[in-house]
Amino acid sequence: MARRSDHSREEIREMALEAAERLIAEQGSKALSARKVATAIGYTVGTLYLVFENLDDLILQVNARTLDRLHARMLEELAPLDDPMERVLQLGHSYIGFANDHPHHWELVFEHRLPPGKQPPQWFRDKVRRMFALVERELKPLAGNRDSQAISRGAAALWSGVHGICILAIGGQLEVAGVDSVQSLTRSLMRNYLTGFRTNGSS
Amino acid sequence: MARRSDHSREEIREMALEAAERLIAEQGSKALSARKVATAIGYTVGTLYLVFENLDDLILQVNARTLDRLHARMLEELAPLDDPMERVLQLGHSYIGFANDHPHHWELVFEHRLPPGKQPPQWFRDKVRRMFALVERELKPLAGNRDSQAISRGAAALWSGVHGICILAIGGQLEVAGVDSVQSLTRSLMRNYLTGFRTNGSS
DNA sequence: ACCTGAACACCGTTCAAGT
DNA sequence: ACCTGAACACCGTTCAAGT
Repeated sequence: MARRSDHSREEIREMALEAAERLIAEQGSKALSARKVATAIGYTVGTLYLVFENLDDLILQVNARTLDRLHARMLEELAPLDDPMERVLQLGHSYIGFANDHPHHWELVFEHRLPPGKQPPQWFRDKVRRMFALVERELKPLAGNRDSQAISRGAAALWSGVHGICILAIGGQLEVAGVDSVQSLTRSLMRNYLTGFRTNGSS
Repeated sequence: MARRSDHSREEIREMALEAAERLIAEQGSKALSARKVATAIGYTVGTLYLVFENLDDLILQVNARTLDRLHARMLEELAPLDDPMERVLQLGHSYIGFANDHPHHWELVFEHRLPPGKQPPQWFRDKVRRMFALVERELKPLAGNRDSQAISRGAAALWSGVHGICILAIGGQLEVAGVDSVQSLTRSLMRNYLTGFRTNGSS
């Protein structure tokens, strides 16, 4: 058992988040519990409540780290590309790729619900917004003379579409639909949408 | 307390499902528990296990009823329309409308996860497939000379897109994105996608 | 000051025992 | 035969008590 002052609050926080991430990655979010996390880092469950407000708070912190990693991956895989269309398509592929590589973490970000009436804190909402802004930015060069509201809507539509594919794919509901490959579906969704976006707008 | 043979197995089943639906509708799926359902129908928790395999099974039955209602609503709202494009768009609006009217029930259908490795039973997958087939059928008149695989893919893309909008809207992540109205986003997604679908394909 | 350990009010699931 | 009630192994959260 850990004695007092073995670790700083910050160290305990980091240890707890890593333990939680391991549990989630290996067994899914249903296997996550305050008691398991505490045991995994050699502390009592009470100690977690000195560092986190409650379990929802801990999950929010885990989700923030997941969003950071997702954002970093999107930026990274975008970097080598020049063609505007290719760049937008790559955003979708990166998103799907991440969801596929880390399904449990990805699920938790979008399926975790705070108690009714509670909203995620602003710093968390900003991380979501940042990802959305990335789509908007890459969509702009394809948008011709469409105004910024149209671009926002286009980005939201694209993101929703890719997101929906991820969800249904993870839930196994797309095999039901007889679809061969998730990536080809993503490509089809984005390309067709963008064709319509450009056709119905700029000319 | 209920005495034995007060109700048939079928009656208990129906009472339990209704009680569960009420709990979910009013307080969300997190408030659902076997004990609460049992108490609500005047039986002991053990009794539920004579009628349902376990809590996952009870949830599956609730979800099946939700899918039936969603499907019925889509058919109903489709009936008065003639124009093929309007019909496809209506499917999206019905889907969003249902999710908006019954957010907790709708969420449970797509967020409930069976234990790792377990798949939903065939009869449940068929209910999902049936909804997908509806989209396929309505897409066909717009598909020109595209083959059935392209139509399947188109239906999957459309459904994914609308589904993603629902998820993000329910999670409150679309306000973050600065989108005015969910319905207009849906319309934009579907119209632009369909424009691309027809442009890139039939001609 | 830091952490524990026990308590409280819940869970899902099982099954011997009662009627 | 049908249902109960208690048990088991878990939960999240709190907080007096120990070091």
